[in-house]
Amino acid sequence: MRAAVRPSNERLLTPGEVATLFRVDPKTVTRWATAGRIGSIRTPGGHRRFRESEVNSLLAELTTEAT
Amino acid sequence: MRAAVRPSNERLLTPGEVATLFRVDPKTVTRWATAGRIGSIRTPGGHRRFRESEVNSLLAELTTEAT
DNA sequence: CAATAGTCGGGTAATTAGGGCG
DNA sequence: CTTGTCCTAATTACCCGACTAT
Repeated sequence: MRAAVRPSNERLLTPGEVATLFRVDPKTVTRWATAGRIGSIRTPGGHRRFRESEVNSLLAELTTEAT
Repeated sequence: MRAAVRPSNERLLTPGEVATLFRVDPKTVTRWATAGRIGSIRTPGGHRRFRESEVNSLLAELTTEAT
């Protein structure tokens, strides 16, 4: 196996995409990252990207079904 | 373009929007969520979002027509 | 390299959460 | 028992100009 690097199979989402999932403003997603409520990966240019798996688990954990 | 986030395309509504649909105060909508009468999705900040489909179903279910 | 869309900042209104009372 | 209203604190939304990503 020559691909002993990190599994890039991880899809990254932009702040706008995460904002759509939570029905919030992209700016709000940025604040979550700043507050440490969600992990973020920054590009060399300073833009943020988020792990889809982390976003989905967070979304699932905060979801409550009607009884 | 990097769309194709998740065809889950679940439209979410804010407490204020749901309150407008039911002609009640947002506070009342919050109580419905707390009482488990309606499912809710909370943001990491603690605010709630509601599924439009679930709200519409609830509206239709509680609607009675004249015969 | 040029062009468009998205994001980054900072700052200020508007909305929401939570408890308690009528 | 359910809803509406008052209060404070917290979170979120929209404004701008400038930079990054594709």
